[in-house]
Amino acid sequence: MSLEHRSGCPINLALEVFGDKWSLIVIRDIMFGNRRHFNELLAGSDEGIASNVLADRLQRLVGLHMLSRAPDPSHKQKVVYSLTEPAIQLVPVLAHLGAWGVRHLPTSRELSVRAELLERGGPEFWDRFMDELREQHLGIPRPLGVPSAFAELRAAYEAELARA
Amino acid sequence: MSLEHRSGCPINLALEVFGDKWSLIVIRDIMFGNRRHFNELLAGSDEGIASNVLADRLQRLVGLHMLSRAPDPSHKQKVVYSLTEPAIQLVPVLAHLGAWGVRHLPTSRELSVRAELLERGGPEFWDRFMDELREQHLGIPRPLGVPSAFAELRAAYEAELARA
DNA sequence: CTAACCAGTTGTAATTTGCAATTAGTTGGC
DNA sequence: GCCAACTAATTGCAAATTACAACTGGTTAG
Repeated sequence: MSLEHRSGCPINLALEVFGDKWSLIVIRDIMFGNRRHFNELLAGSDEGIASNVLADRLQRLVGLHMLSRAPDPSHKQKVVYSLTEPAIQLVPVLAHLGAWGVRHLPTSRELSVRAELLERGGPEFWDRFMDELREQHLGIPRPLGVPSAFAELRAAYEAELARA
Repeated sequence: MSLEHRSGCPINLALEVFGDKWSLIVIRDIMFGNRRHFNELLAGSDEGIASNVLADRLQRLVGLHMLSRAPDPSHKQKVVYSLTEPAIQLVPVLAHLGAWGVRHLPTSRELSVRAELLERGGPEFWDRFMDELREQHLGIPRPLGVPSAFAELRAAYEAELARA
């Protein structure tokens, strides 16, 4: 994909991966929305991504080893996209980015709830969530008896929806 | 700048501000490189930003209230760009993003040192650095007797340069 | 059988971005 | 007071990205 880099700066290299309007949106929807199929990502996107842009970003992120792609055993035509370990480790970055957005940009109330919960939860909550992603996406079993961070995020969002 | 947003999601809105290849590079150079003038940002950029792109991003970031622009009293032609409080609060985001980049991308050793120091320092170090940015960019005096985080970052970088 | 679904692809137009050269005004050295 | 270098941009053109709509070859549920 990119054999020549603009510089070896960590922030620059991260921007070479995610420095566009759509890549992180795709990661976000897979990570927090558990959207694993092309159509889920296409139709479920609040931002209305175009099918060719989605196809391009999926292919690109697979090439950069941020996502992996596998046929769906239960449906010969479907393809399942999974987060790789590097992508899972974006959780703290996205948590901080979301928290910053809530503080400084005109976010909608119902979509802010999860970002706020993610921020309040702090590193312990992020670790719990990342273990859950490793289970869902990498097939690595997570510790028994630990409550689901994903369920808490979902519950907070549903509760906020019901309040309105 | 953008009266219509794709969605009210915090991450999406943050991407509408920084979702391109250059905006965060500019912020990074002002924040960590203390580059305050157009030419410093243009010539000092490792990544080689073009002058029209730099001009566009500066204007855009000023419009979005991430930067402020003021004439330089000591030189009638110069303009000084400063971080605003929202931009200063990106420090934890950039710290996490840099740490992620060091871990998962082919960063160069000398440019990684600062990111590693920034990560190891944790929230207390970030707060110290942000207070220093508030002094430099907003004119808010910082607590007396607190050592300079900026100097520590600079020293770590110089030391690594000397080692090679 | 057939209609809906699946992950894309193709074509085209509009928009955005990048690069090189240039600009009008300012400054410092002599 | 002259001139070369500096300053923050701007202009013209090429290239890349994005949006929108239609379409594809195969799959599946009823």
